[in-house]
Amino acid sequence: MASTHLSEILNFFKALSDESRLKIVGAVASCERSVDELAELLDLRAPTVSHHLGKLKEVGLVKMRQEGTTHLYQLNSNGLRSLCRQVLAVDTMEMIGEEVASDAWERRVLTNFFDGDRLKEIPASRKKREVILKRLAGKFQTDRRYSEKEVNAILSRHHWDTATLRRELVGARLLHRQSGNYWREQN
Amino acid sequence: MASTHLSEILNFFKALSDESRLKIVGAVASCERSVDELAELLDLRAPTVSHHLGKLKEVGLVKMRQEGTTHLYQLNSNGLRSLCRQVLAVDTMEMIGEEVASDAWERRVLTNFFDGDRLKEIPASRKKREVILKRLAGKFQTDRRYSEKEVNAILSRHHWDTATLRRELVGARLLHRQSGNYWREQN
DNA sequence: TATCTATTTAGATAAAGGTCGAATTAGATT
DNA sequence: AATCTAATTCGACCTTTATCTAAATAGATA
Repeated sequence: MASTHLSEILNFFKALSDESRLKIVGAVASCERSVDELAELLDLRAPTVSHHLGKLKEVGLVKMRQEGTTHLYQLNSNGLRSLCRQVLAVDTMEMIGEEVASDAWERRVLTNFFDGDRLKEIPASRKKREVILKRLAGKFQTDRRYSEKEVNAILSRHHWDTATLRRELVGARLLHRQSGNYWREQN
Repeated sequence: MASTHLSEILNFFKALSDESRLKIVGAVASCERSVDELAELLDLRAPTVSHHLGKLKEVGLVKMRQEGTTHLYQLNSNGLRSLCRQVLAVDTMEMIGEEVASDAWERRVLTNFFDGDRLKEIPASRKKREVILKRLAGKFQTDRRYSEKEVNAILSRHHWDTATLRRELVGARLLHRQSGNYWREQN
């Protein structure tokens, strides 16, 4: 879902879509400023400014330099430039469009092959099969290991052919197996 | 407050800072789409999509073409390009920074010369005087006319020398006078 | 060590804004 | 005219998030 291009661009826009944050970016564009200075400049309390600076730092729009107890913030021009360039790129929006279309397609596959939690049949097409396998993999937690019996128990809730599903899940590297134990790695 | 550069740029970022809207922009980047298509593509209801398209149209990011009862939306590449270029411009952020600094300065002037609603003295400096005159002008509504007596009544709440203030307000074109009546134009 | 100042973290509150269902409008079709 | 479909408007709900105060942390100074 939260595809690479989309979420990266989105975070960039979210970071700059608040009046206070945009003002902060403007204020640190030409010279470095302390949190206190910024609070005075924007007529806000220090915790608020700190909060915003945290978000801006997260997306790499500002950089910080510490001097004693005061933190000097400054615009990261390179970050802004590279992010803007990426957005400006003609392809970027089209790529997002493709991601959206692909998400919609996967959703359609899921509704076609699932009836509630029940898998109507295992798709023959590899691409479609991968989609439903990904969904099934989501039924497993990432922080524990499962015995084969447990794996079968979970899969049987969705389809009778647990053996095939189990084999396919491992083949697609959505589930991993070692010495009779299965586990799912996050993402 | 809501200065030109800042609010324009801010609206642009606000428009693109929502996942659904960013997806919509991506979806209409390569071909035109109807509201229904977009709703299906994004797994949202039509009213929601319509709402988002309205916002995108407002900032000039998409254009619409009607065919029968269906509205075909498409990315306005020129709008995106020009907005991006503006953001990318080196000066833009620095300009916003100047606006912020100027706002802060005005705020300081106001707190220095006002004690609550009471004007301590009329500043000698033209720039500072303009700041407090702008504040005083805000005490008048834009949708009605005032007699000189009424103007004095309002001004006297803030300073004894209503005659000077009245004259200065007209001189600064913050209040207008014609045949004994005064009024304020919006903005 | 104790205190002071700058910043951050945590928790609470309130405003902003995304989403939906229901109702309305507008164009097309029978 | 009556109906049907696509889109928008409206009102309500609910999540997100910007802001604040109070408390905690960290570095500097006496």
